[in-house]
Amino acid sequence: MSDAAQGAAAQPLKPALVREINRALLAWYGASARPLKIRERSDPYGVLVSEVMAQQTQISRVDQLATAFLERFPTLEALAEAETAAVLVAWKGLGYNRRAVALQRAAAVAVAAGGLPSSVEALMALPGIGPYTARAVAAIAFRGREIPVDVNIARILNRLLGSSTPLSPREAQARANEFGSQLADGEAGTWAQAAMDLASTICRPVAPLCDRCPLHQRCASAGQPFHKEPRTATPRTPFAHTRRWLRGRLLDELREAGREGISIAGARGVHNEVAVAATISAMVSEGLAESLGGDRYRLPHRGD
DNA sequence: AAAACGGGGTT
DNA sequence: AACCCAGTTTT
Repeated sequence: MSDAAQGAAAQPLKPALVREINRALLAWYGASARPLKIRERSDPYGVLVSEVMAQQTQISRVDQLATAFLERFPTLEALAEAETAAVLVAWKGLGYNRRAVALQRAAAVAVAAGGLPSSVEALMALPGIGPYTARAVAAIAFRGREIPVDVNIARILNRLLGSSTPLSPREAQARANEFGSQLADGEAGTWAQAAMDLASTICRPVAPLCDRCPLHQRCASAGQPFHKEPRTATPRTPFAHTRRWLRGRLLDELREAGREGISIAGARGVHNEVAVAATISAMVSEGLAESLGGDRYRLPHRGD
């Protein structure tokens, strides 16, 4: 396969330049880190919980809700042994509820194996843990060397390197690891959190504050006129007409009902009984609910 | 490759 | 009212 056909891989940055960028970023972080409570924990379980919560979820909300969750389920074992119903109740407000089910299953698998694994590969084999979360846990909790690439770090890389087209996930991981390879042992997690703070406060998606950026002098995009791509307005169906709305509504009913469960008879908003039945059925297959027979359902419980 | 999956904060 | 978010799984 020729480079031309595949798209030539950009050449790596000089190690000396990489180290200089690392130094500037970590120095900035030392002075400007966001104060997040979740950073008070660096144990594998605590990191796992907050990183799963952080998937597609604003970190400020994770920071507010993670503490209560970790008090309710203080250890990997406690989470593994808990009623799934209790986990889903504690997950309220976080969305993407399948994450909660997957997280508990991951905990059960890990407990059976004697604890959370430390390698990216083994972490990724756990349910609900993909390329980002595996590297985040490995880097922050186990001194892993690979940089977890999320939307923030991808944006920093694209701007810093001046990519004409956005880096593919594979390319972005490779370029991120160039920085990881020039860090001292155990610093990859700090680097990632520094980059994410920079991306959040300075290298923002819109209106970046390049004049305050510690990487300004090394950035291919600094000073470039920034303008957001005009978004084509897509006609949106009313949210209450969507399946997501119905799922959220049913899950809230289930949370409220407790062990007794609910009857799914009747419509929910614009969704008729057939739609409700189909949706609750999907939720059962995803581990978000269980049947009590007839038209009654509840959150998943172990016993009667 | 594209769709599904939440819900709340920001602009 | 859009847009965005410390992504992953399923189709």
